[in-house]
Amino acid sequence: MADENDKYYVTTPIYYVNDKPHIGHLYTTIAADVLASYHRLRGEEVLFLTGTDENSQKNTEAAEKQGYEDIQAFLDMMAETWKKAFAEMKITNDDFIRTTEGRHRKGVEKFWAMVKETGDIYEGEYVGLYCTGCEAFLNESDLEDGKCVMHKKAPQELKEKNYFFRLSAYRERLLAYIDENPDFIQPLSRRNEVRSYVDKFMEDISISRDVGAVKVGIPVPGDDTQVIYVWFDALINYLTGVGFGTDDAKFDKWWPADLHIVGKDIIKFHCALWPAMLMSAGLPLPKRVFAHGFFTIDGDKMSKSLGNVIDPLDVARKYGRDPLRYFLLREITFGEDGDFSLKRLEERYNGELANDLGNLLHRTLSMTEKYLSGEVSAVADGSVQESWDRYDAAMQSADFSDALETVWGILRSSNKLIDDKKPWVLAKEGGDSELSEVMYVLLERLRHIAWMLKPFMPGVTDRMLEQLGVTESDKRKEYEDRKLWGGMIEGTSIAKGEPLFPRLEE
RNA sequence: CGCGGGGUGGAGAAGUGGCAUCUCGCGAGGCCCAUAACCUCGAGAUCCCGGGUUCGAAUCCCGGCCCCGCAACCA
Repeated sequence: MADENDKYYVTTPIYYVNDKPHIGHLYTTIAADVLASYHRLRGEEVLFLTGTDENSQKNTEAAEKQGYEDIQAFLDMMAETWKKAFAEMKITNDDFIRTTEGRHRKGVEKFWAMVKETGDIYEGEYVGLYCTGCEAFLNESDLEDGKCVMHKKAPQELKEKNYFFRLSAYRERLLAYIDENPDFIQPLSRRNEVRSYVDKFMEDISISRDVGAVKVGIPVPGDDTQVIYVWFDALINYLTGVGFGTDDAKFDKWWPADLHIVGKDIIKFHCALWPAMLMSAGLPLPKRVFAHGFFTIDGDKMSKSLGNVIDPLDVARKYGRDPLRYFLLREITFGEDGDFSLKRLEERYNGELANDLGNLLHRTLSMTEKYLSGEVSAVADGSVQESWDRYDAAMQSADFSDALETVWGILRSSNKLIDDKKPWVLAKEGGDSELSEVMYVLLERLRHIAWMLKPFMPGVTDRMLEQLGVTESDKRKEYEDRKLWGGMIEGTSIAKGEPLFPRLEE
């Protein structure tokens, strides 16, 4: 039985496959990837799950628009597109769940039965206003001039037999849970938002649809005329992705999830409906839900009509995968809204990656070659413990900006150190011992920097470690040991290579 | 009273009770190891406005003003 702290289960939302992934989808996925990598480096056993939400009318509409007779063929094709995109971005998800898979369906059926057993599913006639944009029935408060305020579109009046989930029965328990677990919903502003929703607006919801109306979906067990509502179905992926309904041992090992990363738009589903569903089924709740913000593109909202939707693969091909990953997490405070612009990306690339980081590595290695025959000198005093403490704290709370700021603090002070000590003068004037001390400190700091940046820029940091001549034994070390000062070993040959980040010119 | 984000030096941001911070840009200087990279100093902010709480407010409270996102695509 593994210690609780030795496992880390992180998820992204599952994505609709009505189109290929855009930069926003990658943003979410990259954030999860960075955390997954970080926890793997710590030596924890990690399960990073992502996937696709396929039982949705939106997908059906997209299939029809593209002339697909066979919806499943369309879904298969699109799911493949998503997998390929993630693979090209070197996303390290351990599994990829599709809600049209058998394992998911089995788990959903089991889950439905558990909730039904509790008595939280009841049959009713729904007469309501359904907005296809929201994929949800609307309340009076969602309407303005008879139209959905979100989608500015008149909802359809639907009258049908539906199954309902007794969501309102969980109001008090949800409020208590939110109050007793201050870290459950992050950032704080979202927690307040959800709390207010649960307290004032949350009502029972319909969790099935007439089978004729939607064409896709998992049939309600025991009632072929109804299929399970897409959200009720989709949320369960977090369980079925770790074996719920198909592999009990696996499920017991991984659930509850340590973290669900979601966009701010779906926070209510994840922080109200989902925990209530789990309470009803008698399952533990996820430990944390973190909602990130949205970003505009050059100040405008992302939209196809404006033609500013960015294909992350294009950006990655032009600037590199790692710089894109770095930029997304450095530029925008995680949890806040932000803006994405290629101009800013180029500025950060040149200013931070090429000048601060790349050039520091390069000049340090050059001096090591020039003054010390390309070999690491004897261990000299130094410490980066405080930086590690701050870095770890930031990573644990998904504060990527602060983690990176910490690293850049070391970079700047190292560039400064070179200027203060002037190794080229020491070399000329025979200050050998001081020279080797300075050079050791620089190389060793760079080793730490490489390890800190590893989750963010996995490819480039490998090259960095290689150039530094970091040994295999360092790579095999336990996380805590790797953080200790003195990992660079005297006499090791460095292997200066081409600059990591060639400057972007004009 | 539909929901949410925001207003901090020229630009972009951080900071949520205690000396207003960082990056870019600008000006001056230094260095010559390095990717025309690096370092230092400087100029530049009524922290949107008006009240209030407090020994102390960018930060908390009340009241305003303004900007942005929320049709479809859409994290």
